[in-house]
Amino acid sequence: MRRDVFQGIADPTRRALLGRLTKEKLNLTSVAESFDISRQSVTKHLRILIECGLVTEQKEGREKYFKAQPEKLSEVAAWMEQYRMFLSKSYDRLDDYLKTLQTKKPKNHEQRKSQSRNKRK
Amino acid sequence: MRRDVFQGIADPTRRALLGRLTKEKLNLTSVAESFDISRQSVTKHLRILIECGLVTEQKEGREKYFKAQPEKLSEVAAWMEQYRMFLSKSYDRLDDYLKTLQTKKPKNHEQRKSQSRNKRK
DNA sequence: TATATTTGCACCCATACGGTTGCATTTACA
DNA sequence: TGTAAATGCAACCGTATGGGTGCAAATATA
Repeated sequence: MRRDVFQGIADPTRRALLGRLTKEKLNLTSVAESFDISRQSVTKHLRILIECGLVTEQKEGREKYFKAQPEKLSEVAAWMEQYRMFLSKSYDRLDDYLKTLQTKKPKNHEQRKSQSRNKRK
Repeated sequence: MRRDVFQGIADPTRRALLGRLTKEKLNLTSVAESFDISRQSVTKHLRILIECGLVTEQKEGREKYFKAQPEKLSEVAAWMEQYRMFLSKSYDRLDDYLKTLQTKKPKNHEQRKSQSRNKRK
């Protein structure tokens, strides 16, 4: 079974998961509550992300925490290098925009274990 | 059926197709001969690439020519921007490179019809 | 210790993927 | 006009995806 980074980011839910787990390390139920799919489904997506190296897991007591390894995306960046001359202006503009934000580091904000048990519904 | 650029590049064969069709415009049989899978399989991959905008087709007589639209990859580049601070040096160089180009438009270079019917074997 | 929380395990389901083969259709060309 | 080449169409196959449910096991906590 092929399991590379390109396949990891192929699914929109997984891209969202990656975004979420880049901002903060979360345990399974916490992250599952942010998404409209079942915990089991989240587990499967996470497994794929782990298998392709975009996420790592770490057990703490009975909980299992997940966090992103966004450096792995450099494989995608490397592949895209060959197409750099085709990338558009909009890309440059976005790039400039993001440059203004560059000082803010992705801090893991407040919640840790606290809430995370506010079931929706 | 989800059909975006991320899914387009998820498969290694499709990435290879994209590379091939970026270098030159080719008709179906020509491109199929470069790959170790059947013509039908190539057709299916091309259909996916077309549906997500990474390739365009153009009929000429009884032949159908395909060429890449690598500019579409800027959607991927845009998404990756948010992870720029995690990417390695090489990617930053890409970024610098792009900045120097800001005026140049992505031009489609030389080869057009010429070869493309040189059967191997 | 009893109970609640978190995760894991084992299925189930429909559909998409990646590949194939066989045959039909269209179009050049000798 | 007949034949060969290029493509299209349809069906099939095994496995992966993306989703679900139910229940067991492990571990906190009242």
